[in-house]
Amino acid sequence: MTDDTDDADTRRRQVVEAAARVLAEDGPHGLSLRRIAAEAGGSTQIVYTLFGGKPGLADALYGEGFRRLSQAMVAALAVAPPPGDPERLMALGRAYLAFAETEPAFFAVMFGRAIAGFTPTRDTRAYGRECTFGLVVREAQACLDAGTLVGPDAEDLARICWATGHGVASLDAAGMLHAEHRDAFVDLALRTPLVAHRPLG
Amino acid sequence: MTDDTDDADTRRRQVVEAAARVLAEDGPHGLSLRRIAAEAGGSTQIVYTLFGGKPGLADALYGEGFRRLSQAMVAALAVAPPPGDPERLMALGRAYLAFAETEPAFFAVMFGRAIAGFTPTRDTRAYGRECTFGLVVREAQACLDAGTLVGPDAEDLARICWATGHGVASLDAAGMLHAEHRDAFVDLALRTPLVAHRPLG
DNA sequence: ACACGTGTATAACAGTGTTATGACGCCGTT
DNA sequence: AACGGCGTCATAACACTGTTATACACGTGT
Repeated sequence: MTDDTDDADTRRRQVVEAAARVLAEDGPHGLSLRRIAAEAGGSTQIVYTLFGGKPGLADALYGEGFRRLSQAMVAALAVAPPPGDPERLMALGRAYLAFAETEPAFFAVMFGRAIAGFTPTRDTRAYGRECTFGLVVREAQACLDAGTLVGPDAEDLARICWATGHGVASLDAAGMLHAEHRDAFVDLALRTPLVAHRPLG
Repeated sequence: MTDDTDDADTRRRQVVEAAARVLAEDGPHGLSLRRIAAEAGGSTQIVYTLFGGKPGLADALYGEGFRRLSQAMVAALAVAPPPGDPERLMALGRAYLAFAETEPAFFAVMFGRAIAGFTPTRDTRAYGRECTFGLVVREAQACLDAGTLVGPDAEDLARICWATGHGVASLDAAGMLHAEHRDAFVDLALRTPLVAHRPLG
């Protein structure tokens, strides 16, 4: 049998998952190469051979975060009303906020410069935008096509929805929100762009 | 004459300003105690005697960031239409975005976990929320009183406006926005909560 | 069988935050 | 005026970080 568990890509994935575990346990501050190496069962050198250094691993971790976020958003769409219903945009927003709350360390790495001296690669950023923001654009376009929303083009509408959800998530992660009825406020906030662009009558 | 330049508070301010210079020059990653000490003309020990360690200095820097942001927002209000005009909320949002763009390092410290292992104090967070979010609440209340906006209470309305502006600023800082006409989109986004809560007719 | 190349582990390096140590000055007391 | 005590400062050391150089083991092609 072709046992490809020694493949370079496979080992990369293993190290990324080990790093993700460390990240979830100890936060971005505890994400040291020695800790990761211990978790992955090797030496710190492995990070250099597989990723070229810590920034390379951070970039992979950054991409992994977007992969998981995208996965959560797709899962939310699977149990949402059919395309064209603005409730699908609400579902995406709620999934986004849930991810930010359950994976604060990933969220900080992706949007908060949590790993010292790391800036994501242009390509990885483009990938992250594609696999998350792309979902929002698609749903916004469907709503515009169905006439359930009116206004600017799908890209701008999606950007507004994204910014609204991201703003709530980011402020919440920063401990700045303090709304008495959090869930009710989240609904109110996420619905704001939809209210602003609802069809007349 | 009473030369109080040797006051502890004065020295604290000097060190904070030195740290702010280092932060602006080298970013959060370059913010080391030895670098700060050199900039302030002393030893690393000064940070421990004045702030109890790096987290203490980071907390002071965090507060300083909100002080500067609040100052920029107040300055924007000074040249805005009189209270009750929703354009004042637009002015606050634009000042917020301008701050995020001109002081990305401060913005990252305030909202992005950019200093490793630092979490702001409860009190400092409350201060930051007060001197920035408080301004938004006041203007939102004025608009509700004047009838130029209708909808939820001032706090929720202000939270929505804040989240929208912060979301745009944060996504932009993360290199995620990529709107072709940035200024036009910023206007469109900031206006969304106002459109959603405009009076009928 | 032998050279080569690749990946790994070890150890060393510069840098970080932190802490202990010792020296200095300043203030109040006697 | 001299003393003791307190606080502040600079220096040096500690454990830790990312990174790099070195040496070793393994697999492969000839």
